[in-house]
Amino acid sequence: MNLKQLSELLGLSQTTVSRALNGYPEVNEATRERVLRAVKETGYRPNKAAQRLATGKAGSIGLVMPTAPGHQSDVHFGEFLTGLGEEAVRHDFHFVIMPADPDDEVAALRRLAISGNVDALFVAYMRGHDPRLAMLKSLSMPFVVHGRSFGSEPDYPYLDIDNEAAFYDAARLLLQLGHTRFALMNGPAHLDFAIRRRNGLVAALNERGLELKEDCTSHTVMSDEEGLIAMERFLQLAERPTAILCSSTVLALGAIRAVNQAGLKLGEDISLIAHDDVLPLLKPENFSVPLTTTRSSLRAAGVRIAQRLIGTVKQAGPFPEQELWKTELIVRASTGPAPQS
Amino acid sequence: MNLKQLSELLGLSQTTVSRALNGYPEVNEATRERVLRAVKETGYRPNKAAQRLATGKAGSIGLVMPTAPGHQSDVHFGEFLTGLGEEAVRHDFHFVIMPADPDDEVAALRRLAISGNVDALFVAYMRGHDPRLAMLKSLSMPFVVHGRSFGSEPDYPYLDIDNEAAFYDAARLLLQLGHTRFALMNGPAHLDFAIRRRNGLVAALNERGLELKEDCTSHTVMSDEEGLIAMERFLQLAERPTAILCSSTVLALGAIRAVNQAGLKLGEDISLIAHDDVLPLLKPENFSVPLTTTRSSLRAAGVRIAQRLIGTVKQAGPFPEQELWKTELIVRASTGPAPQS
DNA sequence: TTGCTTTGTCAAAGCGCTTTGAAATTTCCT
DNA sequence: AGGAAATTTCAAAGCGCTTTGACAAAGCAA
Repeated sequence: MNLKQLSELLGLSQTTVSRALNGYPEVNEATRERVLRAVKETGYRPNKAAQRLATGKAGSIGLVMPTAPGHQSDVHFGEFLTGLGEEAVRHDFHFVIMPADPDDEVAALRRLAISGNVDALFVAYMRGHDPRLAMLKSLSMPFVVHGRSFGSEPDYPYLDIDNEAAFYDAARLLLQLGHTRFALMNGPAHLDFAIRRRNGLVAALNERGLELKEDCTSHTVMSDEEGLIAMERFLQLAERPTAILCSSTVLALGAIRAVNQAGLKLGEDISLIAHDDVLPLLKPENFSVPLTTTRSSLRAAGVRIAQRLIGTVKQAGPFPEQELWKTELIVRASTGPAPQS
Repeated sequence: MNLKQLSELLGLSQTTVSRALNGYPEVNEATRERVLRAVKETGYRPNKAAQRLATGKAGSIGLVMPTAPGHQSDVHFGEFLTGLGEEAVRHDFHFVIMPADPDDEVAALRRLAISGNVDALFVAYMRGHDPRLAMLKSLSMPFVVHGRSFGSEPDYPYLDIDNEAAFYDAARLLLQLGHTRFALMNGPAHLDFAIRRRNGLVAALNERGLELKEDCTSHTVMSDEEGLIAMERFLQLAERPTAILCSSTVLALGAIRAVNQAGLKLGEDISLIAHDDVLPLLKPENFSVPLTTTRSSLRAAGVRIAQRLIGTVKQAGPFPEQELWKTELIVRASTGPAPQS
């Protein structure tokens, strides 16, 4: 059933039917009623591809999903997507997800943009100096990035959390508890958030005349395995760190396994603060020793970004172009005074 | 840059350029070279919506993502999606994800199908008697379901794991270890896999003249919280079960927390077997007491389903219409002889 | 040379929708 | 009743692509 058939059935022109459906004023209410009834009876739905071709609007948000045979699936991605979805469903928007090799992200994003399949783009996993930014700006398609990038004016629409402040505050807490030997268990070194978190920690340390040692820093994919490995390495150091900052509860999961295996007590021998993206599976309060965290909901960020994106597409703006969310520092049992030794 | 502009630039007709691009034989090799070079220089990409309109093919797989404000994000969904993506990227396919309220799944699926945005559909979270099946069959669009449904001939394309055998075998193992008091911690009661797993367990028990008691059965969403709650309830029973079958490692996570809190020892006081979807975050060997599991990779299922779906769309078939994967029963430390009491 | 096939190219139709500009109809005022 | 204004409907163009059927050009045999 297409528009032509429907209009023939009704004895109206395609124009009138189309207008009746799209809420244009220049159509008799009685006629509109009739059309709407016919639509309900026949189950007619406009072909989206045709609609897209004619209007240029698709009702969809595009995003690139990093993937590869060896590439481990990322809970953070799923959680964020849930947030996007929660908002999208309210506006009858959908997503076009283009899976792409992480090395191919710029090209994949361009393909997606000029495919004509999407109205707006969402970009995550921002790098320190992200090559996608220049491309996005040149594209004349609405977009929002999650995170930020160094190296250019922040004149693009983003939503980010204040990573620097989060880790600065976390470090301050540990300093106040008397810790002096710090370690950082971070995400991949090229990612923007990792750089900022590191900066936050370093700033807090420097204020006290302390330094973050190279061998007390790990930059890895945020899996529990990597957390375990990194922590095992830290624990073997001559000057064992007593205060750990951890970029994800996922890393913390592995790290804590290592602490337990070494027969050490979390919150006594080792204090740990992790960043909590509020993953339903990894509630910090459910850890055997509840985790002190810096918290910011990834899902909430997804909802907000979808709001902005959809709002822009529907011209319902204006939305603030830049948003920087503060994180909460929530103290639980995984932090305690530095051990005397 | 569109086809018209490109062809004018080359002094060729749109026909020839289109044919050159799509590998048709009736175009001079020299001309094709020239076209390809121009494409590279101009960065021309065909508009997908137009392509879709003209060919009826979109190069995309549609799926419905269940979501709602209260709805907890599901790691299983993300893991499966990663599998789909891994295969899709090889064929330059993408996904159209329609978020929808779980109550609205039939309608959402229909909207997606007739939107003209997708070539094939994927459907998961099969119910015991799934209303979507009839609709899918009437749709004349390729689809594959993950799981199965009762109530009709299995004459539709599916990929499922042998849930019944998995839990039958798991129960047999526990029976051999002398257990007689069983409990089942299952997924939502209306879902097909939950029904089959229960059947498997019940069958094994019945062979020994045992029964699965009502108060030793829990059907819930598969979150760790629900696992905790269910296990707490089991532990308070007068006739405490000693053998637990658990439909997901996520549920097991909460269940084990409850066991620990009760001061009981996993693998001694309580034996537990969980179904393992091979989630990177919840490796059974990383549990404090490594988990005995029935294993089948969700991601691998995603890859396989994408293969079949894309193969069908590209007419590269024939693919087997029905696949039933066996699970592996892997014994670790969470199972042991029934305690003497 | 003529006639026939093969090769390379093109103009035009069509996919299903929206939107423009004009035509037909009704309503209102004098 | 006559004419202007407002309302309702329509035919046709266009979005960017593929594909059909036709047409030159070239190759070959007789």
